Order: sequence, then structure tokens, then C-alpha cells
Amino acid sequence: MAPVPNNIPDCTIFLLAKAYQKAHSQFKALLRPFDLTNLQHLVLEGLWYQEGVTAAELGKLLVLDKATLSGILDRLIESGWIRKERDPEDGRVFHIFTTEKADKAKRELIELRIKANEELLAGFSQEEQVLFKRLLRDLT
Amino acid sequence: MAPVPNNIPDCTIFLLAKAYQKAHSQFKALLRPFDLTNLQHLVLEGLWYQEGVTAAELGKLLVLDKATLSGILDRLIESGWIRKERDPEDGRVFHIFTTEKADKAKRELIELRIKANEELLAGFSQEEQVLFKRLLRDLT
DNA sequence: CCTATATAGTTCGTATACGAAGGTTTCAAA
DNA sequence: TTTGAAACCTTCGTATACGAACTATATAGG
Repeated sequence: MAPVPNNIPDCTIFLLAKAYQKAHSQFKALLRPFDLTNLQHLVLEGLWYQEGVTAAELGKLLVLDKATLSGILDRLIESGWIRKERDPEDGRVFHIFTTEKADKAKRELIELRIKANEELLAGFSQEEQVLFKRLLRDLT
Repeated sequence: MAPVPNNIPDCTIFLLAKAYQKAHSQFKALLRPFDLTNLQHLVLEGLWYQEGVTAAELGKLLVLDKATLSGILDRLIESGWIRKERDPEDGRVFHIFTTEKADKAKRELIELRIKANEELLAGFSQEEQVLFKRLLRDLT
């Protein structure tokens, strides 16, 4: 990605958008061999973190709009990474499970995310990394 | 926006995405009365910063893909905020100009961005604000 | 002058985002 | 038990994102 010009007005929102763009794009490149998008990967990690969650819970965990999530789940099912099961108790609810295909790639995919984070923060010192993460967390 | 759960794995990319989501959404709410999207506002600011730039230069300045920019410019023309003029020297090039409608709202729109930035950083001390901006800039 | 290459922009296809509306199912209150 | 509100999910419309293919124009070399 092209560097952000350094003589522009002071706008944190813009810097944040561009930092996100960069992180997204770097991770996307790492994910290409798996035919997964960033969001699809995020959903898989969410499922490994909390197996069998409902779509609503997953949306809450990952802070994703249910409308957005709906499409992502569709494509993950179509490509065989996850499956949906209707709750026997509550007919409104779906529980989401990863498939064997996903679980086989689990370790590799998690390492990929760790690698992407390291790549992103590579220019920062340890202190800066910790600080940056704290500031981001405080912001949300 | 719902808060980010605090027991998730350490993932800066995720935090960055959510911080961006929040900033975007807050600014979007402020822009609603103007019937402008965040990106459309960004383009207007870019044009005020550098009047008469070409679409290619604008894309470079704002770090926007030319394909993305193309659609944004279309909609800004349709809603009367900007106009395009073909370069008399080079038939490939378009120069972009703001319209009177845009210039009338200029002060208000720039103040809106400043306000959105303040709102975003309201929870940070002065030192944290400076630090955060520096880290974001270093990241890009 | 002609062609190969590069640049500017548009268009297309796919994947987010997300507000809003709609369909089901639950549950509680009258 | 009927009815209204709430919860879960899908679908639709619009606006990004962005790689890739395509058109039009420029320019350097031969």
C-alpha cells in the first residue's frame, strides 16, 4: 500500500482507516493460499474460541452486524469450513460448528494470524506494541 | 457499537478493525444531516486541500483505489458536490473541482471532522492522544 | 509513421458493512 | 389462548474495497 502523505491535516480517523487498511491488506495476502477472506478467518477463530455458539452470540463476540455475518456464514458453509444446526429447543436459533476441514487447518491458521500481527507491529518496540494495544483497547 | 469482549486472544488487527469501526460509525452519524458518506466527505476534504487535482492524484493523496474512487466521484457528481473537467492537454486525465454547494458547507464540514476526532479521542489524555497519533502514523 | 508500452479511468465480480424491512418462533401478559 | 412484543435470522438496497480486464490516450523507439 502506498504510504500516507505526511503533510495532510491532523485526522486520527483517517490514520486509523489507513492503518486498518494496511493490516487488512497484509493479512489478506497471507490468507490467499487458504481461499479465506479476513472476515471468514475471523469467524473460524471465533468458533474455535467458543464452539457451537449461535449466530447471534458469534455476532456479539466478533462485533459483527448480523446482516454481515449472515453472508459470511453462507459462504463458509458453501466452501465447507463450517456447518449450521438448528437448536432443537428454540426454532429461531442456529448453532455454528467448524468442520473437519477447518479443524485440520486450525493450528496453521492461528499461527498465520499471529504472524500477521507480528508483521504489522514489526516496526514497534516492545513498549510501543503494548502501548498501542492498550490504546486501541481503550478506544473501543 | 457494542463493546469488544475483553477476554479474546491478543489480536491487534482485530482491535484495529474495531477501533476503525467505531470511529467510522461515530463520524457517519455526524455526517447524516449532510447526506454525505464518510468517504465522500474525505474526498471533499482532499479537494479543498488540493484544488483541481486529477482523479489519480486524489487517489494517491487519500490512499484510495482508483476503482473505489471512481464510484465515489460518480455519486458526488450526481449529488452536486463536485464536477469533473477533462484536461485539455492530456485526454486521459480528469481534474476534479468542488462546486459552490460544497464550498458553502466547507467550514461546517471541516469543523465536523474536527469534532468527530475530538469525540473519538475524548477518553485519552493529551499525551495519549499525541502518542496514539504518532503510533498510527508510524504504522502506515 | 508505427508499434510497444505505460498511464488514466471505467467496468465487472466478489466480499464486506449496515440500516431497514420481513418472516419465524418464543414468551409473557391479558 | 390469543395477541403483542421480543429475539433470531434472512433479504434487500446502497456504498465501500479491490483485483482484474478493458478502453482510450500518450509517448518512446525504431
